Amino acid sequence: MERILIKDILSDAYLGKPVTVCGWVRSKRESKGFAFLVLSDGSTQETLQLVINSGAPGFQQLLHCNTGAAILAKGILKESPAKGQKFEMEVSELEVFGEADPEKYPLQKKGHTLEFLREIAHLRPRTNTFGAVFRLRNILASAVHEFFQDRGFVWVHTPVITSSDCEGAGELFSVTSFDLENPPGKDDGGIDFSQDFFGRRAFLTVSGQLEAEFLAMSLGNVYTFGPTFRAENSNTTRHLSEFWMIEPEMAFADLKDDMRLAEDFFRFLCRKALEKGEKELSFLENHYKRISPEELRKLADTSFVHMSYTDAIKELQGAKERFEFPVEWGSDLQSEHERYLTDKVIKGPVIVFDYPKDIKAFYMRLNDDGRTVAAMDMLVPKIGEIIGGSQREERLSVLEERLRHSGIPVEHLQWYLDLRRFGSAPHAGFGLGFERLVQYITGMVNIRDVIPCPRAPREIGF
RNA sequence: UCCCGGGUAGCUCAGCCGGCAGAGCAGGUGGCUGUUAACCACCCUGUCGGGGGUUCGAAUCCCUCCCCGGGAGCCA
Repeated sequence: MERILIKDILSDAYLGKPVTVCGWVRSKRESKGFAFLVLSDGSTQETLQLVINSGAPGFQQLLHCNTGAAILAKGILKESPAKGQKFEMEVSELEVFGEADPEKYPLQKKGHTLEFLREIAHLRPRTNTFGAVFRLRNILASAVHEFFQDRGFVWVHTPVITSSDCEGAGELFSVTSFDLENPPGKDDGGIDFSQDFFGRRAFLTVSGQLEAEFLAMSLGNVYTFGPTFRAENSNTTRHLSEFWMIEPEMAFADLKDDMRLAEDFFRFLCRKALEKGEKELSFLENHYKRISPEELRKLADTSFVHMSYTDAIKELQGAKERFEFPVEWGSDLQSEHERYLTDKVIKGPVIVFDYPKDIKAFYMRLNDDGRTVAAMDMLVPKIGEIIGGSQREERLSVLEERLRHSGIPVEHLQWYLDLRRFGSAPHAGFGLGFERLVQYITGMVNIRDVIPCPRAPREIGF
């Protein structure tokens, strides 16, 4: 089919020439002697206006061209005499591939709420909003690879099915081939997992970090970019049960290198969104007023504030704001605290580092003060934590001590400890929740609106 | 999981101190020679989330379950 994409057709190159376009009808406006169709094909935020005069051969087909119908149109691209669009197409032929019964098609030429569109996830990408979001998602995914590939990072593929249940990163989904109605039992009444597919319990991964570490300790700089699963019963606008995570890991790197990488990475992504998704960003800004291209430009151009956890606590304790949760050294920052720092104090993203060891994971490197670890979180306005990272504990004895303290059984972690037994070296990395990034850059309020098929408690319909 | 707020036409919502179920949009029909979520006229649309209770009478009051949204916790 020799069709031209709408993103390509809207230029002088095709002016006055015969062209063929395909797409879905957004709206139809009929008068006595002519009609207008607004066509979208997903290639761009923009639509193409089709003009059909009653004398044109395709005019009878208009009957079938309701909102949602998939059509092919042939005609001449012209400059539009009216305001609102530079180009339009004068149609000679119309072919209808698939009609959309206006009595039944849920998307009509009126505004729909995001909540309603969530119930028709298979049709919502046809809307302006979701077209913009999913094109931006693609721009960002591509930019992730561009950033790391340009810096010589190796994209590694860590397993989706894993046996490690001890990362402390949340509840896990079990993977089994048992008949759940009748699993093999043990004498003590439990389930005998030695008879299961893998010979022991298996789960969907909650993080590729541990595996990324051994790849970094051989390939140097690596990153993962893949699906991640958490079985937490989280019902919020910023959690998914299935999401995509990006986890770079660098050998011979410390926390400072890690923070620098995180910041460069985030600013690069903002820049790419602006470069390649300008129309999408403007559309979202106009309709939702959440984040503006100017704000993203500012993010891309200015260095982020870095603040130690201890300083952050001091800042919060000096605040006039009354917090629901107490602020004291040693306890984790609550959402309200993070929001105060990003929205009120810094008015932008901030990287908080050197957290108390007791509120962070076992693998984070113990600082010389003995009470903090080389961890960092990047917090952004409205969303909160978007990146979490650390320098990893590379000293065997210290790591073993922290494992003992945390009560995590070590028998399945020997391979992880081996990395400290043989050629250990300082290394660091972080995790970025891809949907939170897309959420931040698009300004979508609910994370379920930045992934085509959201997975969340009780939500698996599409 | 907890705390709030909701569930009434295809969509968004009003009606809620009990008394005939409504509006806007969408959709249909007709009109209109340049429309922009067109405009004008007319028309259609209901398991008032499910179940139980109080009452002469329940969308409205009570109980219960389900679902949705926002916030919190957990986190990315």
